[in-house]
Amino acid sequence: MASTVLPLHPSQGSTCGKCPRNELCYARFLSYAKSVEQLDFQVSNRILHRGDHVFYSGQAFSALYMVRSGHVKTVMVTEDGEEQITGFSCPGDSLGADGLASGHYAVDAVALGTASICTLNFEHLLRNTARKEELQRLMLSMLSETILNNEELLLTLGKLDAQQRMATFLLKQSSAQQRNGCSPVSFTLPMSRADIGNHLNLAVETVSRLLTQFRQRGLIKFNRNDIEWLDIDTLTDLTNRREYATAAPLVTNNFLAHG
Amino acid sequence: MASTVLPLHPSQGSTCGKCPRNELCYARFLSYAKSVEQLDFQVSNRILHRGDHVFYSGQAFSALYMVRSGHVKTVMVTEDGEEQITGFSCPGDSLGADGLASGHYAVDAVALGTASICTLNFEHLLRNTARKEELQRLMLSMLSETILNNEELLLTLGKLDAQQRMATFLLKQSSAQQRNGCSPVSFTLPMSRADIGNHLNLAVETVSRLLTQFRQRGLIKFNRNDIEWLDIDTLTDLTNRREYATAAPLVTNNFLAHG
DNA sequence: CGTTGACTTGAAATTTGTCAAGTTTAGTGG
DNA sequence: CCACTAAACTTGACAAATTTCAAGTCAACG
Repeated sequence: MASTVLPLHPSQGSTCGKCPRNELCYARFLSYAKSVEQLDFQVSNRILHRGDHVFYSGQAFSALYMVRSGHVKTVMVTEDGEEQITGFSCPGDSLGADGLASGHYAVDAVALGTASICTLNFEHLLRNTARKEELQRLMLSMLSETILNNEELLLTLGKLDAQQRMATFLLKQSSAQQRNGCSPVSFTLPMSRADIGNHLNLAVETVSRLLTQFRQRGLIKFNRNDIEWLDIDTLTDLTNRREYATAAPLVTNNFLAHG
Repeated sequence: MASTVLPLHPSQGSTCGKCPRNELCYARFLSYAKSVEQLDFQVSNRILHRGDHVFYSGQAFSALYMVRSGHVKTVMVTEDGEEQITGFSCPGDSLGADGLASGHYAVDAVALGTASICTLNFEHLLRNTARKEELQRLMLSMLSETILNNEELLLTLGKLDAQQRMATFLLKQSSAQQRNGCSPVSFTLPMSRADIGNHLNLAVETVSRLLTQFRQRGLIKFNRNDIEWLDIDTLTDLTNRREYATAAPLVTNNFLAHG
């Protein structure tokens, strides 16, 4: 329950060039950088635990953040206290850009488990980027990627039904794993069913039912939050094609009754 | 039906400092700029008409855009051709930032009517901003604002019911009008009912019913797309409080039955 | 003055949410 | 190491908001 913003293991002044996981952060943005050497951000790093905040909604903006390891959720809150998870971040993802324009972060960023977070002081960053076009491109690219992610989420939530959203979500987690050098068919979901439901605008019960249904159809194997295997091809099909013929009796799977 | 990307009335090389409507663009971002003079973007300007594209999804990224007058919708398309309107842009809003990271615009940007659009060539912009910290802040602020807008939309779509979404939408249009120096209670909706429904994830019929209901309740006066008046206070109430007890049956909250 | 597209309105249908109850898991302390 | 508790998850039955379907109206335009 206890949360904190204070650095637990601060390591001031280290540079990304020396970070053993720097390709992770750089890889996403290298199309705009001529070489990794040019992108030597000065960062401080801290370790957070489950429930700790990277930053709070409303807090004064001072830095951008990168997830180095672990997972973070970003949560926006309505006036009457309802929460909406706008995204899950994994290693290599940036955080905090929504606070830049207004000067205050717009969401809570909360660690889902133990996580290592790098802090990029904004003023410091600006001074350094002022003479390095490559760094500028990288910064802008970070924000642009966030915009793209949110637009894709809007499309997912707006045009897909519950089943398609769930399949899309699983595939997204899968490819995030792969991008970070892990198996795309075997990994652990870092968030609860409730978090998934909140994020996808589905009731927890619906999430549970869909996962069970996918398992019964042989599309995934899992135990609690440990995904042991997923049928990427079939799940991909699900995200596109709309299930044809819902009508008449035939609901969901009458072919079983007939066989 | 005919659409074009070609500039119809190109005016190369004019500067924002000479634009009669520059406060419109600057006002949103001035918190980061010490003076307007420092923000003299070089832009070209073109006039679009209803249905014309500012840019297409998939097109190579080359510039950011600002809406100088008129209105634009941004549309993302699923693999099977379903469209999702991710936002409506009005004068002072920026467009195209989602294309920066990938190098290709992710949405279609389509004029809802006659519109004047300013083009900020990205490479040109980068060269200019490289030595001006204020310009950098402005650029980043533009992207940050887009991120914030999308997150707020995710919250609206995720946590509010149809009525609340509609009220939120009307108020957003109203304050956009006000921000641009027009009356917040008397203006024309630049988009169709279908567009509103698509944007809010509601069927056209639902949009129509809600507008009718609002009119019957005396919350708005309108004729076709011309809003003649809206009760901002009551609509604001609607966006927050969940309607308790909609009808006779009065399910959902039993404490009333006991009282 | 007819045609077309946009909008409105009513009735039925359906997906998904809500409620309620049960089960499993993880953590805690004796 | 086991019992206990709380939390997370699952499952079933039912309810409700919104969509879909089906007409019908209105307004602009040629």
